[in-house]
Amino acid sequence: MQDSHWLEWLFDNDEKNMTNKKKQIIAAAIELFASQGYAATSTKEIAEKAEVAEGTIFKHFNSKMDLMLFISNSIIEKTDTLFESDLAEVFNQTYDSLDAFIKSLLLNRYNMIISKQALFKILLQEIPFHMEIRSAFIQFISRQIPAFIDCIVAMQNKGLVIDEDPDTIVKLILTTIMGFLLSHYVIVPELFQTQNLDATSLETMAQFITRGLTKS
Amino acid sequence: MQDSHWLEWLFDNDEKNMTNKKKQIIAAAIELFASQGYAATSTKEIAEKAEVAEGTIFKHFNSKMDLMLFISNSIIEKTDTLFESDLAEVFNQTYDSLDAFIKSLLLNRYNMIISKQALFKILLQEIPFHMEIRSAFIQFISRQIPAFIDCIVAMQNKGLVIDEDPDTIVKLILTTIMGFLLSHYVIVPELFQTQNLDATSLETMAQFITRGLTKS
Amino acid sequence: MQDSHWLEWLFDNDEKNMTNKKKQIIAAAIELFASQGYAATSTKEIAEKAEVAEGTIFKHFNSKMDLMLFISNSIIEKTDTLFESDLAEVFNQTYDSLDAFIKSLLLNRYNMIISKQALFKILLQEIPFHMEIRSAFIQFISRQIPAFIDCIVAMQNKGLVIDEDPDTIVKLILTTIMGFLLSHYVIVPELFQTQNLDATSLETMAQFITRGLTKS
Amino acid sequence: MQDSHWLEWLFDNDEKNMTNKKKQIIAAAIELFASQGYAATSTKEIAEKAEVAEGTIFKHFNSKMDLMLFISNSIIEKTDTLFESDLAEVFNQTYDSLDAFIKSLLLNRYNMIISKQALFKILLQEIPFHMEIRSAFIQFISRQIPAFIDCIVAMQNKGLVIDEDPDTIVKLILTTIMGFLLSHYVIVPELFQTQNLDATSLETMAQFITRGLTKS
DNA sequence: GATGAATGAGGGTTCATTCAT
DNA sequence: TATGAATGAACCCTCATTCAT
Repeated sequence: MQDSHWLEWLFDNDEKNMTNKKKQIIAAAIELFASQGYAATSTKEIAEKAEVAEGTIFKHFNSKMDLMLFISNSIIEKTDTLFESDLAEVFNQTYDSLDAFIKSLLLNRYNMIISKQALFKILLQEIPFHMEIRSAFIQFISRQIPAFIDCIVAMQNKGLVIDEDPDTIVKLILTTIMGFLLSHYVIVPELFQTQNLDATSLETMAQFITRGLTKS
Repeated sequence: MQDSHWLEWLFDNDEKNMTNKKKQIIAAAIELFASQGYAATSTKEIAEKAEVAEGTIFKHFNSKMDLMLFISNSIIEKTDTLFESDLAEVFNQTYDSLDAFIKSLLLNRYNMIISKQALFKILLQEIPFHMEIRSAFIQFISRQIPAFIDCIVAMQNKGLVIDEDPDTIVKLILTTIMGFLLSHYVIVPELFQTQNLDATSLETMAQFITRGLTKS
Repeated sequence: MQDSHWLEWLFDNDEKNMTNKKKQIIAAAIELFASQGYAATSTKEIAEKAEVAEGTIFKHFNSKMDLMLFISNSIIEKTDTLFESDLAEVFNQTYDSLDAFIKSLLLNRYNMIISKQALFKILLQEIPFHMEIRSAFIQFISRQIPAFIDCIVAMQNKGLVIDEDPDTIVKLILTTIMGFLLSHYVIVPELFQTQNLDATSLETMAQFITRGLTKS
Repeated sequence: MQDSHWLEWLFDNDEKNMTNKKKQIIAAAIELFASQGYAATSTKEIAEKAEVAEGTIFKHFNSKMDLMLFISNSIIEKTDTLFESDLAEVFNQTYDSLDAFIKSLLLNRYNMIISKQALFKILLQEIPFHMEIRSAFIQFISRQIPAFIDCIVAMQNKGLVIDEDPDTIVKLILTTIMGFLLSHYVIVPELFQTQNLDATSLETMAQFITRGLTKS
């Protein structure tokens, strides 16, 4: 296992004093969980990919599931932090157009998302099967929604957004973006040439959402 | 396992002379694959739920994977047939408004989809892990797209739809609908009170898509 | 594993329709548990000695501990039945001498006990470690004691036995016999040439107990 | 692990310069071996209970078995010393009654035995499984028997004891006492209210043995 | 067609032990 | 001396699959 760019992103500061072996295990697990799924990945495989003895995994994580939860919680926590700090500024700006809002929302995190594909693939793949992950994810979503709603309401007051229930609007935005990501990165990446997914493609999607929420 | 309404829907006419035991196996497998995933479901569990001996499963299907493929292919084939016959009429109508088009697309199949949740849950959950299922799914999508595109082009000619690349527009529609379904039924059903998901909710979504694709 | 004379003794009538493999497993487990102890015996060893696949053990017994409990409960149950039927007649006789009583008690079961050494070795070895076995054993003892006490009281009334608390007397007899058996068969068989343990040796022990309980 | 009264008793003088950690390990091992048995106790458990790193155990003892042998040999050696010095005086007295002899034998060591329960529990539990411990134990017994026999013969000459083979008599005494101890402290402590086991109870047992060996 | 006893490879996890620090 | 990260064999148990009945 060579350098995994996720690790540096996923664990910063205090956690960086993790053992090398522990890092190798996490990196190997992420790769394997992403490509085969949690249930179809054996701890032996993880150990081999991590170039580590099988027992070592269990010195660092009490169980295979613990390893999975450590990874998924790390992803959620990190994303949470990013959203809170970085998107705060997006929300706090009072946008003059919905277009600008959606674009900053999408483009801001675009590179982050596609470079951490494996991470989100794991999350979205395993959420349906593990209640613990699912509830952590739901909490994360629930935590972000209020600021989101405030922003929508502000734009509704300016007449920039349709007079729909703000909660419905937020969910409309989120499910649309999730559908976009899931289709491209999890379900059928072959159907969309991912490499072409450049600014143009995102631009189109932003305009689609914008129009969908603008009073005609 | 008592009567599973899927079976009658999934297998009609010629295949209806399936053994009772075989039906029981399929019904049990569908329930278990949907709730736990393929990899986390054992043949022993399937046999128990189906009230059948373990060996019986392998008299009807050569392997556990064969059973999975039989189920997923059946789902795809049936959906294919439905789309081809039933949606043909939708496409062939020359719509006077995009709104009408989207609504007939969504509402037409709405009840079918939510009553067969388990079936689509399996499909979407397992697609990332099994190339065979994934390519069958991609072929299915590819087969339906041309008629879809024709329809979009027709409406573009009438000035009812924005002048985007028709292929892009189709994918925009599909990913949006998929995001909606995945969020509600697969990823985080707890976040959306599924019971409320009535005509109103779908209406909102249809209008959102419609606006998103209409020239302003 | 060839003929194990225990099995025929341990399981009669209705249970004799046990699978051959199941019998082989039990026989192998008895031999190994007796010689190495439960904790130091692996299921792999049992499978090898029983000439059976390891998985077969778990088709017949849910766990290694289940196998142990099945064996220990069988031993206790069988011994229980024997005591109840066969010793009933001993107790019901109104003995004219304590000597005759003790002798019939000891000699009656002598051959049974030494030919089933392995069985009792297991029981006594594992009792300290497993509460479930211990409480089954205690129940067994408790069930037999009343008849025992009646017998002692009857002899006390005839002036054949010292006027000690009958319960104390019974325990004195039992612990003495247990000490005899444990020393010879479990703890240090090397110290006592077991083969010499013939009628003479038992006769001596019977007289020892008899004198110990007779009014002088 | 705080002060364990065994250690001071088990190791005196020269060995008292043992490391604290070593003492902690021994104390923890004794407790765990006594309650769970050698085979069912892991070095990890010992390390945790001793509040010591796993590696430390192996700095002091080459293997888990070495630790067990160190403990069991210490018990045997210490008991040996005690018997030799302290019981010598018992044997050397020429008793005028068997009663006095048995009582001094039993009561002399009574408190020692019950306060070191755990120690003897380990010994007796593990003897059946480890030849090395068993032969050390047999040597210990063999070493003490001659003085014992002398004493019995002396009393036989005075007509205080029955004219049985002295070796048989000694074994009768030993197995009876062992049966008493094993029943009360190892096999089924629940059956005997151990707390009641006061002077009265021992007195009864002493009289039982005395009568059993006295000419009537 | 249906059974369920039997298989043995492989599952996750614990084990006693080593060794660089 | 003491540590605890690391090991890999062995642990108990489950797996998908076979086959005689």
